[in-house]
Amino acid sequence: MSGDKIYKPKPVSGFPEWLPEVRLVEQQWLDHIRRVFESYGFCSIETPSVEELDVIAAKGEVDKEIYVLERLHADPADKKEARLALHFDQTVPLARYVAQHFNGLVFPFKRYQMQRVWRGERPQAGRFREFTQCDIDVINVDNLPLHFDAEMPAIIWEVLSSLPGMENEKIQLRISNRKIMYGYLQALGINAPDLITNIIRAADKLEKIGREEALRQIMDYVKDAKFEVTYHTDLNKQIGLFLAVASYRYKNAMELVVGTDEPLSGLGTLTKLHPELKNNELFKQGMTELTFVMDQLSHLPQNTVVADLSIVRGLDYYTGTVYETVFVDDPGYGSICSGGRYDDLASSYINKKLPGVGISIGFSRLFARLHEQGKLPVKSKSPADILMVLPSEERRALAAQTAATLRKRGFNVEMYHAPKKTGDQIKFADRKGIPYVWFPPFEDGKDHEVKCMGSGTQQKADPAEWNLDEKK
RNA sequence: GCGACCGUAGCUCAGUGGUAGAGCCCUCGGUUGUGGUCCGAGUUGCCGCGGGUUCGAUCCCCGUCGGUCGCCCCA
Repeated sequence: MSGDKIYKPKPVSGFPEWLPEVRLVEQQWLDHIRRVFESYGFCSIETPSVEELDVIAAKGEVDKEIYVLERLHADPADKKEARLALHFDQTVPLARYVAQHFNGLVFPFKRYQMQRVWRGERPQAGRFREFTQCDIDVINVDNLPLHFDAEMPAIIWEVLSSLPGMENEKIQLRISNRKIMYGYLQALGINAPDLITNIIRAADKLEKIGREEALRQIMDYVKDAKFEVTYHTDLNKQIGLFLAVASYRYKNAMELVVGTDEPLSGLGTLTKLHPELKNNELFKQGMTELTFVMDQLSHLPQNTVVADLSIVRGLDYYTGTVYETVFVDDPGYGSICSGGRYDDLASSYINKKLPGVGISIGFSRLFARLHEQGKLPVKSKSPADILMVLPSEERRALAAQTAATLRKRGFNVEMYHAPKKTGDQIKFADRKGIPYVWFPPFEDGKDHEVKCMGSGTQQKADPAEWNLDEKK
């Protein structure tokens, strides 16, 4: 061993890992999230880390960020093996899962899924290449009631606002409906997919780059591109109007429709200036759906859920409601929870119409931020409640027996490993953050004692009856 | 994938053209069965890697790899 060159360990960027004390909080978070999801009746599923590349690629896009799996000795000419890829999200695997197990599921199918996903991106603050997402989705056959679109953010609000350490974080769920923007563009006669994509991208960046810059980027694109149709000359005015309306965050359905004190706000402004929107089905649907969802969420605290028409989301499969969630004081950190409604995600895998709506907590992004800012309630380096002191080798059996008694009563008990000085054993408990140290009798006929590390007090105790009681 | 900046102890960082330091952490000690504080002592580095300039490079130059940030995209 010695003399050999050692491989100096270093972290792989974008693949986070934690020390035990942080991992303990992470587990606490995951448990908490799971409990809330289950309290709404969502059941758990887990899908493999890999899918066939064709399954993942069925929805197009994202191609270059997908990690492909291959054996070191794989023969590139061998076409017999299906190409496998690490899943990029949990929505596509869900679609495959539902299609595959269609006959074994009860609909509406409500499931949660908390797994790692992989994306070959450039790591940055809050952006990882391997990270955990906590998804909930509801999928139904043919038709999915709109109530579910409102239930998603309500559940998420309940989860996020009650995570240990999140109590004082100001977060905001922003909701929109893609049909509104699509309908508007449709009414304007904008059909070119490239242009639509471009407008969506600019709108999505509205908060970061501002209205003028967003409009400039769109018009630059229009100027450069050679469209077969000629768009009207006041295109910039029309798009500018939409960007204006999309620049506000509407606290409730009423504001969304009639507008705020600001000029050029509210959907009413759009319909007033564009009477033809009244005949656009898509626009009307979007408007109805979004106002309905906002109405359903009116019981949540002010400003925690807002309508924001600039939210459109990158993923192509969303067709209606879309969600995004940010830290109010640092929206640039990125969304910590996003999702939306999709009409028929599974159509590539089954000849049925399976609409769904879902939302995903960017667990790693959220957790990493709280960790970075020292806001996690990090306490113990050990799950043990009690450290069992080992008085001497002769008394090891007694200590073990005492530990067993306490474990049977539900406590986590770690045995100290050697009959060292009690000072060393207590110090060990202190360093690991174990709250109680148990002293079995050092001599026959003496009592058991427990020391509380927090207060420093030590008392006689009976392993068959002792309780954490008021402490904790 | 593109651009900018940066690589010195486990961590946070000083430093100089003559082969390196601080703080934290860690280990040991300050006597008998009791931690935290305090005091004392100690360990730790191919100064990312390869090449070049130079009598001599951790320092200057080139390359490379890695990291951070921005763009793209997104949880």
